[in-house]
Amino acid sequence: MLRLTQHRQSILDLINASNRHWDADEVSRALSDAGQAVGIATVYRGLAALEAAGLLDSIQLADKKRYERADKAHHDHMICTECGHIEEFIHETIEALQLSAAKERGFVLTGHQLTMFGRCKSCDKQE
Amino acid sequence: MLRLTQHRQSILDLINASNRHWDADEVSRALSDAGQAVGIATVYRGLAALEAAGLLDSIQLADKKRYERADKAHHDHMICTECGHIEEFIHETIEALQLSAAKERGFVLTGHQLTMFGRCKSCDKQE
DNA sequence: GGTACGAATGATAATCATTATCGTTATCAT
DNA sequence: ATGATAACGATAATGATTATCATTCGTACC
Ligand SMILES: [Mn+2]
Ligand SMILES: [Mn+2]
Ligand SMILES: [Zn+2]
Ligand SMILES: [Zn+2]
Repeated sequence: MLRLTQHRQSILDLINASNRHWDADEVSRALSDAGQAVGIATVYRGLAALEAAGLLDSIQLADKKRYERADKAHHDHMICTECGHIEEFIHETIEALQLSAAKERGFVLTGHQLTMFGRCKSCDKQE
Repeated sequence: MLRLTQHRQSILDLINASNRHWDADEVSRALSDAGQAVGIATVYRGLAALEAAGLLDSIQLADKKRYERADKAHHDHMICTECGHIEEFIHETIEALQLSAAKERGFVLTGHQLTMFGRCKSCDKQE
């Protein structure tokens, strides 16, 4: 179903080559800088299509959605409210407890997002 | 610092009298229906001020922010993607594990949000 | 009671991320 | 090559939230 066009391949390659969490505008700018400008609407559509195909993951932040590689194990995020640093963490026990909490309530889980906010190690030192 | 004006008191009373998670527009409409119309900008400002004062809690969803009473114990949410039902749950172990996961990384936590998505018991039966 | 000043209000414009539209173009199967 | 279908790009539209700014309110002080 998914047509992996040149544009979509560029988007995917860009994100797969990094460990960042990209928003649509950052992707658009990076592609422009690389001489592969793509219309912003196409970036939005491409990101959504790639995620639907399981080739990208995303996290929904308060103001915008950010995309990242999907070839890593599932993880959650810790975000520094000072510098914006996003740290990833995997916690199997928390994952398992979520599943059982859902099951107890007759909820069939399709996804979840755990985001923690605070000050990262280096920002906390400075103040 | 916070002036608990008539308008803000109305907003607070409305939310405190319920167990729902309200968005700004719903608050505005409910106040209008009750004959206490308040400008939508005032609703937004009131909600933000009440939350800053600790009198309301909120959850950030993909498209909008929803406010709820703050006089309940901290809890997280399970949201049915079929019917929109929001179920609350408290899980002390998950809370504790989050704290230690943060500490391990030198992160000083200021908040977190755990949202699970899926189908609730009744929606799951039907299909 | 009258004054003064900062905060709150309301109407509305502005912002910003995202989606919709629509004419054009690329892709793929036959 | 042809035709059907999906993708693209420019741009308008949407929707939640915030900014502006003139007016009004609340309160501390005389
Ligand atoms: Mn990540
Ligand atoms: Mn709640
Ligand atoms: Zn930091
Ligand atoms: Zn449901």
